[in-house]
Amino acid sequence: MSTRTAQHTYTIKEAAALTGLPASTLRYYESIGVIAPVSRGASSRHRVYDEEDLDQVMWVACLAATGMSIGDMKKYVANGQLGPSAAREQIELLTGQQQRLALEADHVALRQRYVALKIDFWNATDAGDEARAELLADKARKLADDLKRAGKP
Amino acid sequence: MSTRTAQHTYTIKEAAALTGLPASTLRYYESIGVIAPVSRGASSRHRVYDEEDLDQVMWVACLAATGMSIGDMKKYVANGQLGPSAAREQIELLTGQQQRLALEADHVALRQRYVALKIDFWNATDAGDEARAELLADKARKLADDLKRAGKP
DNA sequence: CTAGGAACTTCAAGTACTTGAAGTCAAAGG
DNA sequence: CCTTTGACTTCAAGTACTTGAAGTTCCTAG
Repeated sequence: MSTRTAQHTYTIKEAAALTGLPASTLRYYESIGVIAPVSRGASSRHRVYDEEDLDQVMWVACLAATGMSIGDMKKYVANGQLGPSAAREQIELLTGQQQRLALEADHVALRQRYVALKIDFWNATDAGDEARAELLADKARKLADDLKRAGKP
Repeated sequence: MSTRTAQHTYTIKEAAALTGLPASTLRYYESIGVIAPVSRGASSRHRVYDEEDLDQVMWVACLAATGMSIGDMKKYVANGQLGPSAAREQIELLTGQQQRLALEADHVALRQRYVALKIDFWNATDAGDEARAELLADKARKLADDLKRAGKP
């Protein structure tokens, strides 16, 4: 029995809705070769996405969501098509991504502390508590000092 | 204006870390007039941010984070909406920023889990453990769904 | 069948940064 | 004192989309 039964197809708008990427980005990714050329309608020139296309686009959407660059996405997709033999390079790419994310997490935590301190500061100012406002302003300055020192061991 | 002397100053790197905008973006915003020219060091030509500058940059960072366009931010500045303002307004703006940062922290954590899982997957593939690879691929797929949902609200 | 509108197409230009090159300045080590 | 290291500077070019214009094509309704 053939597994190649008539599959469902999708318009670019449907593909966009299902993957979360705008249609313009789908066309752009195809134009620069991040995703393979999508087949077109017999009479029209409209893109027609099959299930396989959609899987590929979904995969690329996930990579883009991790903040991966276009260049790395191209490599990653190329390696994926080459099979498990490229596991080493996949691990390298992802380890780099892991390090970027760890840094990003640290930076977000720092900003959270700063913003929390600033909110306290303005609350104290609003309440006319000059002493507390001054104390919190000083803490914010010290946070910046820690930041300066953090870069060097 | 405060009669307090501006005791503490910040480098562009510190201002970037505290507001979450890259140093390159700070320079860019200044060059196109979204933020006022920042004073420079006496001998060096390096930018020196005081507390007031930092509050202003923080405000712009909040506006940018809400998705406001450059053009609208410029208008906002031109209308005198930006600058020394009431405490309550600052608190409102910063509370919004706090909520966005909490979301951002969640998203980064989710991405970290996704990438870690993918690394495990490729390690399993590299080691020839197909059963584990398939298990991890399935887990990653489920996590990718969460990741896709997280990017939207 | 045919008119109208929504949705698709390409391509060029615009947006909002980002990166790289080349140079300046300033504290730290020899 | 000198040199190296590194953070900062400007400016031009690059990146990753996004939008707009102008022209098909699909679909639905009269």
